[in-house]
Amino acid sequence: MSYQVKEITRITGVDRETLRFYENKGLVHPKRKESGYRVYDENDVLKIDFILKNKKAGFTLSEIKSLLNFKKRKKVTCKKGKEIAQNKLAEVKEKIKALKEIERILKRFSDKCDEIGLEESCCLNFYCCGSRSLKP
Amino acid sequence: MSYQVKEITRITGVDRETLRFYENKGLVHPKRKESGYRVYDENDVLKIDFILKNKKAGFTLSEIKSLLNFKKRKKVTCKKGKEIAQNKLAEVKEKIKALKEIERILKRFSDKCDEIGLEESCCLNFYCCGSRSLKP
DNA sequence: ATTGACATGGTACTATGCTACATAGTTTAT
DNA sequence: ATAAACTATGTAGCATAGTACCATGTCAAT
Repeated sequence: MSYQVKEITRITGVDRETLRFYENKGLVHPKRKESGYRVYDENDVLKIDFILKNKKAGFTLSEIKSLLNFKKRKKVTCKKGKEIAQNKLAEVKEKIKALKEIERILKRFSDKCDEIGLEESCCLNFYCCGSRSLKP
Repeated sequence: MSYQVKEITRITGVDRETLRFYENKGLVHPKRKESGYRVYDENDVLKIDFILKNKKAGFTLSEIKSLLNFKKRKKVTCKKGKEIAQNKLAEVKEKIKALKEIERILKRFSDKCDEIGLEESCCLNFYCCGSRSLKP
C-alpha cells in the first residue's frame, strides 16, 4: 500500500504542510516518485501515529526524533522505556509544581482583593502585592 | 533620580538587551538624552518591577503590556483586579489539568513496563500502547 | 587628543510547532 | 489539447522570551 500526500493527510489527520515540516525536521522520510511526488507506505503511517501519540505523552518533536532513531538502531527494552518515561515524568512534575506556585500567587491576590474591598483601587501587581501598590 | 542602562541593569537585574526587547515590545519607554542615551527614572524602576512580578504570576509580556496600559488609562478597582486574576487562574488550572493527563499517561506506561517485564522489548509508544507495539 | 568605558541601532539567531503563500511542475480527466 | 486537481520548493511569518553580535557613536578621564 502506498499513498500520496492527500491520502496520508486523510488517514492521519496531519496536514500536508505539517508533514513537510516533520520531514524537514527529520522525523519522516517518504520515498519519491520520479516526478518528485512523495510516496508514503504503511510504515510511514505507523511512524506518524507514533509521533502523534508521543506528542500526547508530552514529548517534543526533537525528542520523538531521538526515540525513532533509538528504536531504529537497536531493540529497546522495557527497562529503557520505563527510564525514559520516568525522566519525562519528573519534567512534567516540575512544570506542574511551577504552575501550582502561580496558582497559589493568584489565589492569594484574589483573596486579598476580597479582604480589602472590591471597590478599592487596585495596583494589578498580582505577585506579592496585596492589591494597593505604593504608587497606583 | 535618573539612571542610565548600566545602573538600571544593576538595580533591576534585567540586562541591557532584555530592556531593549521590552522597550521594542512597548512595555517601557525611557526618556532620551540629546545623544540618544536612554534615561530611566523611578517610575521606570517601578514599572520594571511590575513586569518582573507579573511574569512570576504567570502573565505574558503582551498581557503585562495590556495591564500597564489599563492602569494608565483609568483607576482600576479590586473587583477588576480579582476578575483578571480569576481568568488567569482558570487558564493555569487548564494547563495543570493537561499536564496531569500526561502524568497519568506516563505512569500507566511505566506500570505496564513493570507488568510486562523489564527485559522484554519495548515499542516506546508512550501513549496508549502498553509496551509492545504491533510492529516494534 | 586619544583611550576606554559605555551606549546606540539593526539584524540575526535560539527553541517550539506550526501556518501561509507564491511560483512552478505533474497527473488525470474530458 | 487543455483545464482541473494535485504536488513540489523556497521562503516568510506567527507567538513566546529572550540572546548575541557588530559597526558605530558618546562621554569622561588622562
